[in-house]
Amino acid sequence: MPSKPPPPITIDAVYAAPGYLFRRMQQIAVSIFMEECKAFDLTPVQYAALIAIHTHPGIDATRLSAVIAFDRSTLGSVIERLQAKDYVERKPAPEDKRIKLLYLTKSGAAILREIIPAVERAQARMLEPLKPADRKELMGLLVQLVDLNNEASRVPLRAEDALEHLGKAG
Amino acid sequence: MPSKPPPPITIDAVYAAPGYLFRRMQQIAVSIFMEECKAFDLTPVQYAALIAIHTHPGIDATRLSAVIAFDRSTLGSVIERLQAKDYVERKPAPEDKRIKLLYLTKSGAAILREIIPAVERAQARMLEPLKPADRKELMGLLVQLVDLNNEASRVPLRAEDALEHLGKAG
DNA sequence: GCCAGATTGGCAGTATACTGTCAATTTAGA
DNA sequence: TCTAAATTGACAGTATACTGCCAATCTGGC
Repeated sequence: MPSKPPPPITIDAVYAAPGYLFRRMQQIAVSIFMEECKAFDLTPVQYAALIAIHTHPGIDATRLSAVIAFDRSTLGSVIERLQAKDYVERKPAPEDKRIKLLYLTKSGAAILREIIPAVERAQARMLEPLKPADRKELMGLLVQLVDLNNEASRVPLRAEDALEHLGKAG
Repeated sequence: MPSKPPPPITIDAVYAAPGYLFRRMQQIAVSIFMEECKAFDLTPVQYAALIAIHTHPGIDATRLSAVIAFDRSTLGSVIERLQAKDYVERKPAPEDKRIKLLYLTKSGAAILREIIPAVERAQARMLEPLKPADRKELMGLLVQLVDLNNEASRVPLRAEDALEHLGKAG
């Protein structure tokens, strides 16, 4: 029995590789997001952080990173920029001097309300080229794959971590 | 007829958004790639660049950026790092003083041969959690979507640009 | 109560990504 | 031919991402 030949070393193999396609699609997604939201000067990451803080007021940076599955180091500078734009406040926690609690400012809550239609348009545009049934199929598979690969990522999603900061009050 | 209610402002909407899922999946893909290839000290982008230069020896940086759909500015530093590792050579083009032609060095060609099995393992691992039929389905839809969204990305893929540098000789 | 270990946030360093701008050079059109 | 426009590579500036490291702080076991 002949042994399997080695895979050819050509760029065409890259074009069909999952990793390459995920990278391309992510770049396309960011590009569409920025185009639809250019009036708001918010990046996709900043948007996700605002939404998460809105959903979990008083969360701290470490838990926030678990809730949106973003690297903690990266998140530090993201929060800094949101603070500089006056969308987010950081308050020291009375019971733990290490922790700083995150809250939306009035501006932060306002821009969130205003940007949502643009974000919805962006999300729709990303899938627009596919037939509706294919969109559902793709999203279903992607949700599965991301979930099943959760532990493989450096910062696994831990949505339930958000509840911990509520402590005895929650 | 009642008007459609505004979408809720919660993190759960983000979890189901295409843009968020593409970002997560890309991060997972990079994480898996780096894990499988940690013995080689090559990033996914550097790997793609090496493959492309191997496929198109003597390509210049601008055409290379079109062939792998990476930003030209980013690619400059990528090539610099590959040059520092002695995987890539830059030679001035005799007929156009602006252009520098890219070639793999012996080391570059060697590491490419060696890393391929690890890359194959990484690509397989990304899809492993899905059933084989679902992997095919997902890849098929993703190839379609990336292709149909090509113009929406800031750096559209122009695989055929690679042929231009051959000029009269090609 | 004390101390080892964990947690938190911050920092430095590297590597994509993208937006602009710029000078050198080439090309194309008047 | 002469010049306006295009091309190429380089650079500066911003924003993710990740790896490590660190000091301050808290917690749990003794």
